[in-house]
Order: sequence, then structure tokens, then C-alpha cells
Amino acid sequence: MASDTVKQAASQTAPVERYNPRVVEPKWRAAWDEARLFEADNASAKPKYYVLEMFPYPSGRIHMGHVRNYAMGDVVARYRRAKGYEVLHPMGWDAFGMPAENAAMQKGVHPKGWTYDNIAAMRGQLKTMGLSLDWSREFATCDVEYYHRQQMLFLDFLKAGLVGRRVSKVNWDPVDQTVLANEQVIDGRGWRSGALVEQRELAQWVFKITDFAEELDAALDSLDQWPEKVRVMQKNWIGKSRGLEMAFRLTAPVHGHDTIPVYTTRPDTLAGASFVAIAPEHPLAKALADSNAALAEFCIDVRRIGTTEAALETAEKRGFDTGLTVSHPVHPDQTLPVYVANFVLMEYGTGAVFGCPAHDQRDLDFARKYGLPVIDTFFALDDGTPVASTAFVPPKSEKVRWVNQPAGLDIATGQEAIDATIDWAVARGLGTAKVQYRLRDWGISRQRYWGCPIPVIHCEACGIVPVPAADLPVRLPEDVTFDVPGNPLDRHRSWKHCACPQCGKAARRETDTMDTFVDSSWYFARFTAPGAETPTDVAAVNDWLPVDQYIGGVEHAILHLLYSRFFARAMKATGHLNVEEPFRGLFTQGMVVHETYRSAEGWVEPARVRIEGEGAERRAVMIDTGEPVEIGAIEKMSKSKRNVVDPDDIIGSYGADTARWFMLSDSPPERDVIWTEAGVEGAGRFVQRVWRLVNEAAPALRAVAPAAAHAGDAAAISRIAHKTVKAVGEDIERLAFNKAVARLYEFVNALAAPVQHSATAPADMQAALRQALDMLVRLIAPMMPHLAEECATVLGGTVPIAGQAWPVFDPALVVDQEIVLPVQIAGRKRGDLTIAREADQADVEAAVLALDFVIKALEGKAPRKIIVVPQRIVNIVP
RNA sequence: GCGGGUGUGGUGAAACUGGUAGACGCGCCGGACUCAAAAUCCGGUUCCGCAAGGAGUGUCGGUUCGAUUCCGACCACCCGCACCA
Repeated sequence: MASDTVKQAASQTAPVERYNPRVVEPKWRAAWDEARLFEADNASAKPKYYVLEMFPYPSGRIHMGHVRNYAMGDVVARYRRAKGYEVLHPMGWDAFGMPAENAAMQKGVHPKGWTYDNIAAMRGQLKTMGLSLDWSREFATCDVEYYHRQQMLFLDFLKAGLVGRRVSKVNWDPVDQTVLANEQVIDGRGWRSGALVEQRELAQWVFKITDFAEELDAALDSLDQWPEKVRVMQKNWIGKSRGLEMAFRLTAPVHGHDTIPVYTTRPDTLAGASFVAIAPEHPLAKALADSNAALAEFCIDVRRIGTTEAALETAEKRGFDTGLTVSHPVHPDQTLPVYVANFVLMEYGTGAVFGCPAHDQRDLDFARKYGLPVIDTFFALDDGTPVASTAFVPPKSEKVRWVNQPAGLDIATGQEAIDATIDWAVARGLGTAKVQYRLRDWGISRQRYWGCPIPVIHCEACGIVPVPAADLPVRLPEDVTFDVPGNPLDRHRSWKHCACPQCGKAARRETDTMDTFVDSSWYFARFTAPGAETPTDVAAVNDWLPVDQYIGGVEHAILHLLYSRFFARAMKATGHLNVEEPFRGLFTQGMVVHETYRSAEGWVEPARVRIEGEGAERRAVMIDTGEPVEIGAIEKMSKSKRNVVDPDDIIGSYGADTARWFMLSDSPPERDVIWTEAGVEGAGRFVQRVWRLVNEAAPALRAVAPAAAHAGDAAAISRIAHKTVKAVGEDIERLAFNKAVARLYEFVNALAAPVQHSATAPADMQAALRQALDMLVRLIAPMMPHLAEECATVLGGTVPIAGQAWPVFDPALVVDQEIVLPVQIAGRKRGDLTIAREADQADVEAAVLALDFVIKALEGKAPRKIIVVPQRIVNIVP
């Protein structure tokens, strides 16, 4: 092509000044704020759309994971707004929690000051990202206005019977004098103090999440806009199982027990039962231990190992023969020994099991160790006749098989078979069918300062007395100290002393605070009316909820998301809202990962490393010393590996749009994205490219009115523009941001040449270009909002475009009249056929047979078959 | 062990319900502009082959005119759960 023309055209325009995000971005953020474009109106008549990203903990700095998360949410928010929705896109702070207290202990700062300072810093950082957030609804969970309403909810839940007080075993750190969560116990020791953790029985407040176990399980099937993975994880966590509860009769009653109730999900294996085992905490075990020192010692000993998963996994199966025997329920003449065994859990089922060594690896291990029989007999499922199982597969093959279907069953059929044996057993009076859940009630008591005070009072005379509504909020005192371990609230000289609201006598305020997961279980509801006197404004919350699109990390797949689902139900039961499921659409985004670098002194920040060479020759050296650096694995950005890239640095040097664009390109959003310098530079290059494109075109096009219909080259431009509008919209709706990005690259590539000639182009071409550029600017706006505004200004349109409509594509322009059909011979592509879209089978066949390469391939013979898939492909079978 | 997922060039990845495998980005190679560089622009880039052609989406097999896509068996990696009876 005439490169002279290109040269000429290029030389006519002065080089475009580089786009400077440092100047442009703050300008547009101010303009948006000024116009209050992102404040949601509860009274709006438009259809509502609620998009929410999981709110951050105010650690003090945002990280790249936040940037990715909020960039995604912002694309959705800006897109929906442009599509005519009233969009709620709020931001807040999950502000209670341990780090604030740790900071208090380590640095001597007050948790409150530390937290609010961090919030201020992070708010500033977030604002530089140019997110279309409704900041007027911002709150922190440590704001008294918020936790006041949380206390109101607690009292309503208490009244509704959804809160209980239960003595339960907890991990107690004797040095820090506090309860530890299971994950804070490492090898039986407290993660901070290193002290041996004790198991303590402590009175705890619990939310009765198990009241909703069945509903929480069943409703998972309705969450079709949730990732399968998350639903499965929740299903497993709830752990619903159907089984049989039955009793083994003791051959001689002891300590008032004449039977041992057991629970089993596999009644079909009952014929193979060869022992019964009870938990060390089982009432019968305790009674026996009173008069048996060896058993008492055993019970203490086996529980000393700790409850960490690692300890449990490796722990040997240990048992203590009580000397008691029970009779087999089906064959009363058979007796089975009763053991106390370390692998039986008091918390699940009845705290007692029967062991079938022929069927279960764990039972087999136990039977071998204690010389118990392995009985290879099953109940046939149809009539309950015991049979010697020929279908039995030894445990090492791991695949459970059933007698009447020895080839192996899928899970559903297997469950049917088990259900049949349950019915059979119930009919014979062996026991009762029972549904069991693994889900435990949610213990919310924490012996911490920086949390929401639990609004109850303990009175010697009246017992537990709720704080009267008029006395709310129960405020956290500020004059607390952190110089000694334990709960500062409990040590505070006056705070806990109060008068009983009922009898007026001296009483004690509850000094435990709520688990911080409580705070995050209803914040999404509060955003709908953050100033309401009651926890929710019922009309507003019902209008906005469920959240249409919730976006966050998969690490919250169980706890936060399950607790929130519970809260929605509990709030419904107490009249605070009227939905069951808080989040209609859930998206779990991948992490931002980065290569790690290691020098002689340890992990090194990427900023201090220079990469040289590539492929096998790729090396890293320290920038200052030239010392070689080992390139490590690609891992999640973390302080410990020092592979963190600070969003501030990136936004400072490339601008927010570049950072956002890069976070959205490259990887599919659910997958991890690898942060690379080259990738960011590529994104930055694209920003400049769009800017140049628009500026080169603008002088010629500014006054041109976009027109709808064009011919020839102009039509080609219109077609790609309209196709891109369609595709990008669809991609955003599917959250396929990486694909939307690729489309926009293609679009810009396609516009490059026409823009070169825009000054001398015919009028219809100019009109088509003008329209295409207008569309381009609107399409990039959700991802790169600042650049879009600046480009729109250059093109002479109305700004800001943040409040304007999404472009509409003309369906007639997204289908081509003439199409290129691939032509295959025997399933291999040999060439193309350009033909009218409307061509029928006969036209296509005739045209294909006239093609040179087809004639050559057929060598004069008639084809055996010609397959024509309209508008798709032609395949000739010779 | 149970459950879920992933596997495609040098690389991040595309490919709607079976229909042109590798769009787009990064990197690389070549060229233009430049005294030179940066920036930018143009062209090329799955592999083997000078070419014609052949091979190719983790492996092996199947269904089909046609398979990255569906079916069966396996392999590797990642994630979650796990003494739950």
C-alpha cells in the first residue's frame, strides 16, 4: 500500500502530546464528585442494581488484590449505570478485629485511632482509583452508629430464640488469657504466645445457625449464579447426612445405662459389626472412669494431643477395652465388646459408633490392633437377608461396593440403596431414621476489646438480662490499657459494673464482644439505608436486596458467606428484611501473584531486582550491587515473600486507568493473574494509543455529525463498531473482562488506518469514524473512566460521559451480508468460499464444486457427500 | 481418602449450543523513521519442511462428514474438606 500517503498524512498533524494521567485523572474525579453521579437514589423509579465488593479490613494500605477486586466491581457498576439502572455501589470498612489490638500492644496506639487513621489512608488510596462509589453511604463497623444497630439485632435475635448460651469446649491460651480459634492453634500451642493451649469449658453466646441447617443446605440449589465450587464447599460444611439411630443393648446394665445409642449412615454394614466404640467424653465413659483410674488416665491422655487437624490425622487409633459387652441388634446371640476410642467424637451423632472392620479402613486398623474379628458379611438390600459378601472388595481398593450391585455404584444410586436399608431397619424396629448435620452453632463470644459489645447484663438475682433498648448503644470505653494480656474490658475498673435493669441491684455487664464475622454478616443490608435509626429501613432493604453481583475472594467461601445467609434468614424472622438469600450473583476472583526473588540475604522486593535475558537465559540481579538473585516461584503477593507491588507506585507512575486495564486484561477474572512489569507497560501503551487515535482524528471529525447508514469502507467501519458494542456488552455481563479487553484492542487496531486518512476522507467515512470513536470512548469508559472522559472532551462531545447511556448497536450492522465459509475436504480446511449470507444449500454446493482447489482434490470424481452447515462451514467427503 | 477444578504456541490466553485451533496481549525476529536512541509505525511469529505437504489442544481409545468441545479409561498439577460413624 502507499506508504507515501501514510507518511504524508502523518506529517500533516503535529505529534500528539502524551496523555498525562497525573493531571487528567484528578480533574475528572473532581468533576464526578461535583456532579454527584455515583450517589444512589433509593427513591429512583429506574430498575435497581446492587453491585458490591467485599469490604476491606483497614490494614492501612490497599494492595493489588483490592485493585483487581474493585476494578471488576467498578466495570459492572459503570456498565449497569450506563444501561439505565439505578446502581448502588457502596464502600465501607470491616473495622473491628485483632490487628488493631495487636498494634495497641506493640506500638502503644489506641485501636480506635489506629483504625480510623488506616481508614483515612486507605480511603485516599481508593479514591485515586477513580471508582464510581457512593461515598455518601460509607461507614465502618466500629462506628458506634453501626454497632448500636448490631446490638439491636442481637437483642431481637435473642428474643426470637435465635441466640443461645452454651457451655462448650474452647481453645484457651493461658498466657494471653483468651480464646483462640482453631486456626490460631499451631501444634497445640497459641500462635502468639507459644503457650500450650488448654481445652476449657466456657459459657459462650451462640447464634443458632443450626436451626436453619436444612434451609441453608436446600437453598444452595437455588443459587445458580454462584460458583459451583462455593456451593459444594458450603454443602460439605453443612454436612447433611441421612442415617439410622439405633441402640445396642448392654448385656448387663451399668451406671444406669442399659443401651448404647449409635448413629450410622451405613446400616447396610450392620451385619459386619464387630465392636462398639464410645467417645472419651461419653457419659458412660465418664461414669466408668470414676471407678477406673486406668480408663480415666486414658481419656485424658488421648485428648492431650490437641485438636489440630494435623494432630488428628496422624494420631494412632487407640482404644480402651471397658470389659462391657453389647448384643448385636439383629443377632442377639452375638456379643460385641465396648471400647472407649480416641477417634470417636462426642460432638457428632450420639458420641458412639459400631465398627465394621470389613468395610472401613479406620475400623480395620482398629480391629487389627486389638485383635477383633473382621466379619465379611453384608445385608442384602432387597430383603435384609445377611449374606457372605462375594462382592466385597478389601479396603485397600478404596471403592465401596454394595451386594446387589457389585460393579460399583455412583453416589446417588448408593444413597438410594442405603435409604432402602434404613427403611428396612426402621420397619424391623431396629432404630429410627435420622438426619444429621456437621454444622455447629456459631459461637460468637470473643474475649477481646475491639469488637461489638454484647448487650446483656448478668444479674445474680435475675440471671441474664438484656440491655433495654433505651440504654443502647452499649459503647466501648476508650480508657483501656493493653499492657497486660487478657480482655481490657474485663479489667476496666468501672465499665462492667452496672445496675440490673430489672431489679436495680448491682450487676455485671457482659465483657465479651462479638466475633467480627457478625459485623460483616449484614453490612450489605445496612448500605441500603446507612442512616436509619433501626438496623434497616425495611422498604429500602427489600428494594435493593439481594445484591445482584457480589465480588470477592474465595477464601470467604464458607464462613462469611454462610454467616450472611444465616443472618438474612434471622433478620427475616425478626422482621428486618424480607429476603432469604442476600447475594443473587457471586463471583470469586483470583489472586494477584508475582514472581519471588531471593538473594543471599533472603527474599528481595521486585523493585530492587533487574531481570536480564530471557527463556533459559533469564537471570535476575540486584540493581544496586549486581549480585545474582535466584528467581523463585510465582506466589500470592505477601509481605513475607516481599513480592508485593504497591498500587500507589503503579498509579503514581502509570495512572489508575493503566492499573485497572491491566488488572482486567490477560487472565480470566476467576483465575490468578501474574503481575508483570511488561504487562503493565503494555496496558500503558494502549492508553497512549487510544489517546493518539482520538487526537489524530479529532481535528477532522470534531464538527462531523455521526450518521447511521454508510456504504463501502464507511460501512465496514460501522460494522466493526456495532459488532464491538454488542460483544463488549455481552462480555461485561458475563464478567469476561479479559475478552472485552481483547475486543477493544481489535477495535482500536481496526480504526488505526482509517484515522490516518480521516482528514481527507469522504463525508460518509468521516461520519462513520466519528460514530465509531464515540462508541469506543463509551466502551472503554467502565474500565478506563478518566481516559474516556478526556477523549470524549477532545472529540467535542458532552461530558462527563459517566452519567450517559451505553451505545446501542444496530442489529442489521452486526451481521455480514457476504460471508466467508471455510471449505473442508475430508474434515481438513483447504480453502474459503466467499458467498452471500442468504445462499441456500444448492448455491453453496455449486459454488464449492467450482473452486479450483476442490476440482483438483476431487480429480474428476463426484464427491460422496457434501455437508453444508448454513453460515458455518462446508465439508466435502470425497 | 472424598469433593471441585485445571491441562491449548516461547508466554498470559481465545474459540457462542461439535464446525477455519491459537483471536487479543506479552515476548521475539525483520523493516521504516532517526546522526543515534527512546517513542511510534509496518510486516512476521504453533511445530517439522526450501517447498508441496504433514503433525498438532496432557495420554490412550471411542462416537462423528468433522472433536479443544461429547463418551470411556488413565496421567499430572491446583484448591477445598477430612478420624463426621
